[in-house]
Amino acid sequence: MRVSQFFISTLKEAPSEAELVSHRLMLRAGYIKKLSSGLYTWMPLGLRALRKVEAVVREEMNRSGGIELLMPAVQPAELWQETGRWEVFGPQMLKIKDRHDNQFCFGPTHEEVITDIARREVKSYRQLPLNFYQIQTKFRDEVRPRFGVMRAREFMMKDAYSFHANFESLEQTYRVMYETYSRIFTRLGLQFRAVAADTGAIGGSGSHEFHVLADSGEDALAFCPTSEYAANVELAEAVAPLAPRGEASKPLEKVITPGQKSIEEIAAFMDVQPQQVLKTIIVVTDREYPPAMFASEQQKRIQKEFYALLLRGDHQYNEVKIEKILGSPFRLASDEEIKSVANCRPGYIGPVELPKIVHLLIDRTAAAMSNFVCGANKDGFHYSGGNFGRDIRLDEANVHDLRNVVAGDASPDGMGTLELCRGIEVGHIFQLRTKYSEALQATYLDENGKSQVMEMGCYGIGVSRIVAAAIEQNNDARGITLPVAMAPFQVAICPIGLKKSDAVREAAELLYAEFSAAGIEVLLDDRDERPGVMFADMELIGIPHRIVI
RNA sequence: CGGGGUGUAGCGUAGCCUGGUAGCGCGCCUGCUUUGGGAGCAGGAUGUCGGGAGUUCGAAUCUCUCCACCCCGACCA
Repeated sequence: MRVSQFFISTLKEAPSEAELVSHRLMLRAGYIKKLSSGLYTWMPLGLRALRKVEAVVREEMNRSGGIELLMPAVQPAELWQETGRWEVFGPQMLKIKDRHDNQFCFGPTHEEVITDIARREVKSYRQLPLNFYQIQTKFRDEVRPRFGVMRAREFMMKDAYSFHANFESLEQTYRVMYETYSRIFTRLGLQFRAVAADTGAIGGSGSHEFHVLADSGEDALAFCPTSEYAANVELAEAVAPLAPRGEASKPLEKVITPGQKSIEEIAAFMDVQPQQVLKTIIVVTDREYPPAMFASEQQKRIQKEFYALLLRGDHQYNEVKIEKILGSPFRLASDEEIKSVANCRPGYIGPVELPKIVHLLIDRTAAAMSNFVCGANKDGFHYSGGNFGRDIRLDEANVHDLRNVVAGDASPDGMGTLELCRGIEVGHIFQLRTKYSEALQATYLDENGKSQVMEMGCYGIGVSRIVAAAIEQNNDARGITLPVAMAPFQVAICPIGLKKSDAVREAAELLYAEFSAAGIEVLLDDRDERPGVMFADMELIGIPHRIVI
């Protein structure tokens, strides 16, 4: 390609809207152009990088038995109503109406459509297993789009869906996809890590995420350097401490602690470590009562349930884990609600003599604490010498894993201690089992002529996100330094004094022709610019090799 | 959605406090010179100062309101 016949649009200064290095560089290099929040045009250079990622993904998917198809981006509401996800997906789904007033959505994912294909096409176990995939635009109305194409509302995704006659077959394809994903990210030159993950809104059982490692990543990952264990912090288990709870050696004493509200403040005031302070957080579930299936609109009542989370002072609660324990979403109690159940302001809440309507949920590590400091449910007062059993009822049924793991925690596999790092989620694989095939009645006839529900898996890769994540990992002071596999061109030819010297022009043209003939993607800078301009541009846009004539 | 912030030419910004209808750098156009690290000189074009309303003789500047965008949080694959 000749620059004169291509389109390069670089900026010396990054638009002020961009904070993240990959976002700034993608804008400066003219890879992308913003249309609106979370909506981006892929400019010619960026599109070439995007297509490189697509090509690697496609090649490896095909090699692993994937079969490519292309489903509509727009999907009818009826299909989503069959699985109940029309309501469940919520405001993240962009809903639209056609001229006949029929409801559609712009697909955020394609389980419904592909399962509809499978139930119509697959009749016999002889046709299974199948693994369909597509590379296509998705739309999710993100609460907060950010970092350019890293978290966009419209983005490019590779989504694959597999169908099986039994769980063993699903497990096998799942393993194949795990290997395939590892190969894809390796080929793309990314530093990545696969971790056990929560299944989120997609549902199902087993699940792994693939993360590109980056300090700016939105996910926290826990891994054990001395074993294979790795998990998203959302999921990583905080195991119970081995040491038994200490003796209740100190008496329970009420202490005046005016103005000491945070854990740090109270620890400093009492001259103890935050680890010796018990943190109490009141949360609320707003469950519908009676359950929706028995209730008419008028009958519905919201029933509030209060829970007190007891954690060691230096630990953070884990929302995903708690939601699983409670079986429903929850929120932090308001100051008024706290006043109503604990009779104090936040900062002074404690489990001693807390009214029975507040259910205690005790973290495993907190349950092993003794002689701790905690709130006294009276503004300006704490207790010291708090102890479970003696001062606070401790029912083993209320002890759970409530917290995020921290660096230094024991690995759940018992083979070392955990470390933390951050990552950008670029791939996610799930064992869906029969969640969708059952709802949509995707069945086949087995060897005995008996109708069976198909087992399913699904496997996603954020194709457009990979480009941003790769740049986040591959950049220097001068610009983008993508690996050859992803760079928009492999070689740049920069002739100096192109219009002045026949020798320079001929040499440039000869090399350009030879590279092109050899199938190497070459960019000839025939703008007759000064060398500094050419060098700066080529370095910014990330061409890995350069020949200067 | 809660909190914070920003909107002035394609990009980066000054001017706003203290009202007198816009300035700078880069980029862009023309010409000449220049050609191994974002050139020099000369000339030139580009602004509904985010939108609307108000105050005022007069608003980029003050007031109200709406909108867009960014950051943090909540949420999310």
